[in-house]
Amino acid sequence: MGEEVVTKLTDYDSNGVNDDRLLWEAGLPSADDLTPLTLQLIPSELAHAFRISPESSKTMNDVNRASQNTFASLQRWHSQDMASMNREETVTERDETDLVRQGSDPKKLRRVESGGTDEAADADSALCSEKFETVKRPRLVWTPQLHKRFIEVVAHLGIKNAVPKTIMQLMNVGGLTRENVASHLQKYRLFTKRMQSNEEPSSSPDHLCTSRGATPQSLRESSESCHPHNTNGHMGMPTMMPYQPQMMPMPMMMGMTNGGHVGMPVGYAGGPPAGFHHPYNFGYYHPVASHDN
DNA sequence: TTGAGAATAT
DNA sequence: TATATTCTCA
Repeated sequence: MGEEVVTKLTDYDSNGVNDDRLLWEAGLPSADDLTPLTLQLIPSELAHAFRISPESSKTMNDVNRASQNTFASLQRWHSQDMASMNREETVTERDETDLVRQGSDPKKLRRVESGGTDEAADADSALCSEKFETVKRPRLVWTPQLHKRFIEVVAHLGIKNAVPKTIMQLMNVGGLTRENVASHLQKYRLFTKRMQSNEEPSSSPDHLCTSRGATPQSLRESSESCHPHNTNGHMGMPTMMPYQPQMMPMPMMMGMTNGGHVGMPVGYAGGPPAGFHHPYNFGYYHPVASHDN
């Protein structure tokens, strides 16, 4: 879903307006199917009855002019947007063209946003400065795919080595910042801590590895100890695999059983806990309840 | 100086 | 509640 949008936007960037129009017009009703704009929609009697001030009838010139205005404003909007994006890329000096979002290094961005006296910032055009101050970076949404990737990398590294920078590098997702990962990792740790506190003290590592209630402890043990097929401490997960997070309709995600988890660490034999399968269950997964029942 | 992690803000 | 930002400390 998201990928589709990105693809279209990319096409939009590279193909120019003419192709855009093809894109925009695809699937739209033909001119014959539409009521001509030159036609007055409300009969004068009706307009009079409802005290609607009659609109002056439109000529083809009016219609064309309106159409051109619309295109012009769209193009203006588009070029401003592109300028803004280019500006961010320049400032961050990072290749984030394959973004999940238009992210950037928060520290560098902050410096400019706070109206710093940096020479480069001063040299910017008023338009760029204004745009840059007002445009707020969209927040990253941790899609199930992205989170799955995160979980895979954390599991791969083991909790000891799972630090934001390393996770970010192994996830290999364009535009993902260390801050994004750190924030998510923080949430993840809180989640795992909560799970641990709910966990029965007598739980053995084996239990942790095989049961549906696999806990973060199994991740702590990391890939080395818990993976039956794992002889070298690796989980067979391709590292540094270029990853394009994709939005997936939730019903599809819900229908995803273990078989649907390509690349899920083998340590999750029997399937990762519900909270890992459907990650945005950080707040909904209750391991104790699942054990009891 | 940098990065991790916690605390706090949005 | 999710994510971003800021702060502290190693």
